[in-house]
Amino acid sequence: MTGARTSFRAIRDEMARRISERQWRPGALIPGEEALAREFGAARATVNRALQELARAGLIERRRRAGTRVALHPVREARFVIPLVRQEIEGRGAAYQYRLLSRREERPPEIVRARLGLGESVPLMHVRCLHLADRAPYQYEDRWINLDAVPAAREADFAATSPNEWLVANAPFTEAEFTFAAAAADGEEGSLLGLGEGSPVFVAERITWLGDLPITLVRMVHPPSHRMVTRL
Amino acid sequence: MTGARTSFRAIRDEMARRISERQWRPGALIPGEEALAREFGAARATVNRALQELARAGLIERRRRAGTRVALHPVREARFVIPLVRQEIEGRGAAYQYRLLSRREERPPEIVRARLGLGESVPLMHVRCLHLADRAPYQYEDRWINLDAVPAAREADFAATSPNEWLVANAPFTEAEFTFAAAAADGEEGSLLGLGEGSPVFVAERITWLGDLPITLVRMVHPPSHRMVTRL
DNA sequence: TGTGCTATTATGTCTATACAAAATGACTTG
DNA sequence: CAAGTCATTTTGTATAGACATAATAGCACA
Repeated sequence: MTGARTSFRAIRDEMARRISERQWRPGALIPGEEALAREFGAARATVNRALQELARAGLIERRRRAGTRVALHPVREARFVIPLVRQEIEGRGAAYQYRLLSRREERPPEIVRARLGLGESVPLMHVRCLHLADRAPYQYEDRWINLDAVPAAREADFAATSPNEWLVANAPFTEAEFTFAAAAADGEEGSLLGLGEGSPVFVAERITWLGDLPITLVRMVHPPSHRMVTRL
Repeated sequence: MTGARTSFRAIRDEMARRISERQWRPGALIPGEEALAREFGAARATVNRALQELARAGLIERRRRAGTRVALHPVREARFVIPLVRQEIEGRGAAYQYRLLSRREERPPEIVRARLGLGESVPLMHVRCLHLADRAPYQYEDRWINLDAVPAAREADFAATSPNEWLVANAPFTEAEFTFAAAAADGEEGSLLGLGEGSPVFVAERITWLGDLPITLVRMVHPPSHRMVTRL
């Protein structure tokens, strides 16, 4: 056997099977860790690890003293990876190109300040650029960078490296919020993406923080042919 | 201190801090588990747990014998929960209403068959319905159900229970694929959602399988005010 | 010179034991 | 009867020690 005195994986999978086959039904209490350890012939710690993974996946809910029960509405969650635009494009076998449109230290509109939770006096850098796949516009990027958090951005050469890549390499973050929505392209977005004004566009927004400190707010606009796909 | 002989959380956070503050730089090898355990005054198992969490989060990469290094491109992934429409609406404090528009056993268009990977002869149920939040259209749902996989759907009362909820309770799945995109509303979608034809709409599509067996394909159309938000 | 074996090393996992923390329910007390 | 207290139960986490496994580097040999 491969290492298997008994693997926590095997135990986890067996328990997942019991749940998916309704041997353990939604809402029901399942045996305690001790009992399971005895049943599987493993240490309690091993069973605990298996149970923790199932709990993290949302299949079960655990509470001290109350025990473990099968989740009533298996709160499933899907994951999607956060790619670099360039990798995303090259991953599709297309040629990547990048064009810097503008880059300026600038007073942000109120709404940007508000979303970043910053005061009036904080200096921000505004960068606009375009990512192309096989010479066709793929994504229009409109970004604000908090220069208090990332002062080095003043010296960054965004003509050579897209702010996306530069920030990944130079400004780590610990928190992020993503928003996805459909919108009508405004005139500028439309013409940059080769669409008419009012065309539907797919908009992804991302705000990142390092601890409490806001790093950057970016709005990424895609033509409607864009699809975000993910598997469970 | 709370329980802290030394918590794996504290160790994890301290190591995350070192990474985000570039004390440990991207690509660099960090000390081995033994050394860290000595440094933090903890058991190796505890350090191991902390490291495993960081690895799962994508901050570090670990390989046997080769050691642990800080990830070059922190390939992060975000998670989003898959809610029931009803919960989604009620969670916002709005009143949920549901309207069945049509429900028929029907020959699907070629594209539906293809996406589900089904042959010509497989019987499918086509259900169309509308979900409302505070009496305003919130989501138009257009669904195909594989009756070979879920024969009970023939008898389901979709006037009383939305297919969404009915399936969650009656048709478990193991695999799912999600697609998100922006599109222009066609005439029918537009009028159902109270929008003009050609308005931008946010479209989410989901296909689910139980093992290899396709269960259902659903297209969920939202007005452009809809936002899908998730945090890392 | 290259190829395959082998020792070494770092991570991966398991066990047994112990104590911590949360939640419950029974019990005590005003 | 209400409110607070405490014992009990179940999960949560830490520890030391052991063995497993992957990957590398170096050595031996053809």
